[in-house]
Amino acid sequence: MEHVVAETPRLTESAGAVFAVLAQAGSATRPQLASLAGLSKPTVSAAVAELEGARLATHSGTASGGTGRSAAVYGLGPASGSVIAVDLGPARTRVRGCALDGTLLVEADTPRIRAADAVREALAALPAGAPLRAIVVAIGDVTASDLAGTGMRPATAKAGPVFDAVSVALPPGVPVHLENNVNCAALAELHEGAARGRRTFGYLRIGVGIGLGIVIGGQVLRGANGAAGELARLPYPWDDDREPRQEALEAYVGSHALLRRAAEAWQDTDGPCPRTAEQLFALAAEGREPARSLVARHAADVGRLAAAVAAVLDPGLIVLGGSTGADPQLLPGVRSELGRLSWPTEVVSSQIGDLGTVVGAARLAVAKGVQNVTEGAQVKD
Amino acid sequence: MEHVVAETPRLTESAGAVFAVLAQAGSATRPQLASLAGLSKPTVSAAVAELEGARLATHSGTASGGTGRSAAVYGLGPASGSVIAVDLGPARTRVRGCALDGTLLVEADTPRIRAADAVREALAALPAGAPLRAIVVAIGDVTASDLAGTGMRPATAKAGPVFDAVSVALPPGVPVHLENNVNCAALAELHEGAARGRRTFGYLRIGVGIGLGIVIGGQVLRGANGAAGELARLPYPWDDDREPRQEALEAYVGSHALLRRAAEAWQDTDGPCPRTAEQLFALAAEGREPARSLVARHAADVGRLAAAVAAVLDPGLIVLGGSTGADPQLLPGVRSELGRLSWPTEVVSSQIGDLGTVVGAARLAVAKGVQNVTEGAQVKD
DNA sequence: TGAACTTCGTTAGGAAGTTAACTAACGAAG
DNA sequence: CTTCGTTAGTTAACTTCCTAACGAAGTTCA
Repeated sequence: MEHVVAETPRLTESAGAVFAVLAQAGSATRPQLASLAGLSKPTVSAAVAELEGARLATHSGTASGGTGRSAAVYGLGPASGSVIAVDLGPARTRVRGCALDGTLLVEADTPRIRAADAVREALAALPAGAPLRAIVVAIGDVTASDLAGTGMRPATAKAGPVFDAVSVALPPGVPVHLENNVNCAALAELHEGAARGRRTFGYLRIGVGIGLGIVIGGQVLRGANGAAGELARLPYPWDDDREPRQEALEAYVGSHALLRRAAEAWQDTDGPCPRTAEQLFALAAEGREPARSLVARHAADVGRLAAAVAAVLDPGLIVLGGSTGADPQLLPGVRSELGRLSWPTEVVSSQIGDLGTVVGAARLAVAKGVQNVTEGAQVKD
Repeated sequence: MEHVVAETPRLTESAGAVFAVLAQAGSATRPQLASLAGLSKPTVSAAVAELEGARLATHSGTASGGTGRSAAVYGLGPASGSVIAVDLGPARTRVRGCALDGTLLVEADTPRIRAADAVREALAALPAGAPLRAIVVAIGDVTASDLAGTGMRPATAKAGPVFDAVSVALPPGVPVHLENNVNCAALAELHEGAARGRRTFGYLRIGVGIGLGIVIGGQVLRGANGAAGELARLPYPWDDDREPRQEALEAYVGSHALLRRAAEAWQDTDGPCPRTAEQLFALAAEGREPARSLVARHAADVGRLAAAVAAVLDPGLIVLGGSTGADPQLLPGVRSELGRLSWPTEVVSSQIGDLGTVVGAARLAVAKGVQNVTEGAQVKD
């Protein structure tokens, strides 16, 4: 099956703006488009005619709601095409294909070993004949900057092999964008999670590793090395008479440390030691010791991490996610430690969970795809 | 003396763009303006005519450089007006009045007690008849958000009284913008200091207090509470078995701590103990112990601070400033500790020094003033 | 000194978008 | 069933800016 790469005729500026707004809204009437795009009625009429001609928009019904003449409703047309997002997680690979209005077309969730096949299957299941406009791959690593020429971006050492294994399944000629998985999850929280309506916030993920996704003015902050939010490199331990060691913080506040402490605590008791973070949190929810105090202590640690973030960024909102971070039991402890140390900052738990990374990657892919349409050519980022 | 507030007739969009470009360049020919503003020659001609009519631009000579017809050179006209910047420092108050092209019109540097008088004198010395278009006041405190109505912003507790003492000298009806002094100094480094040409960097100031000015994409990051970069609230000390205390870091890495440690070290030696940071750095520059090792240790501390910043922001460049931070002797130590702990980040010393805050505040005021002209009305931020 | 060249600035025509006013379609009230 | 208010969509005149071409004013070189 062939995925044709956009030979869309160059759109006028207003048609591009209208398309972007239509993609965001999913479907809309001309007056709605005019108001959303900040254009006049005649201009929108012309733009819609242009989009219909290019099969980028189609008349999909009429809105007969209130008083007055009923308006024609438009939606995305068949030529608008689709995008695909891949989350290369440590254990599982998740794939999502979406239309440019964000509607889900294909979904897959497989063990990592089947990643390339899953991508191929997803590509085959997308509507043929319409262009594939963007590919976003989320990885658990710092993402390097653009490689000149191809438009693809190589992963650094940590996630390089995984990415290479999947990249053979990607169709040539379509722009590929690599993005950090925590950044993707932050975008998911921004658009359909706990940070909806915000412009600036931090998404703090605590699992085996720790990471921060920073959103400022609706944009992900990537940093000069693509390493913004890589909190593992915060100086730790840090005191008058102690030397910080590299990446020591992750070993101390990550979920491994939590389970290690649990194992130590359970040595002095009888009863089975919890083997996963979920088991530990379940015991703590019942008020059992030593689970409760271990969780309380973890909350204080997370609160300190959040305080470090607030001291630098003052984001106003921190969303907690990750295997040990997302549990609402942490909230009181995190809030009190953060409040004690730093600036007034709202703290809430993630609303999306494990799917956050694919969902956010798909959001990013949709944005790139829309850009691809409105700017006529392939987007370089 | 009356400072008339802009009753500038509303400019067309292109004339506004040309004015902004002309203010930035100071003076320019029409072809230069066309290229800088991204407009065509006829449009620039029309815009310049409009600006000349409003006395916002004047013909200031001809450029007879190379081959071909010589172009007319234009500069800002008398109606473009001026702005004023005030740095309310802990000991001294600095005032600068500037034209909208950034040229210095008035300058003052007085003890804090004379602040209000100095502001009044500076206002009196500005060209009469032309509008005063913006006032920026830099203070050593977190700046709260806009007070509705007046357009003025109150300081919080720390710098409130100082600001109130000066605000009585400010003419009514002119938009006042309060800004953190470290943020101002960062802007100075961005425009005419060590960060020229950058879009993103951090300005780390180490003096009695510690602070960070964050510039992302050419814009200062202020944060939800105006507290972005208030590093004093980084958790410290931070270790498995220690409780961070609020603002403990400032007491440990600020210049007071450095001098306290010097006093302790000199107890065991004869010779006079250095009483200021400058004296200590001078001794270290000669290679004298214990000054040398005290400075080396300070450098490592600053490097850890820089590492904390790099772990969150990955800014690519950190400029060191402040009474103990700006000394180039620190650079090797800071670079090695930062390199050991965190991401590849350039580290350089401030190129501006004590005047940074006023200079940056003046830059900000000029930007606000230009906005005031191009957007016709008073700017709300 | 004058021809050739180069750059400045203006004039003329056209593209794109706005406002304003008009026509078309629909629901509700008399 | 007509009439009125409301909202959708179109037409027309005007604004703004661009491109293209041309005249004007310099410089360089024979």
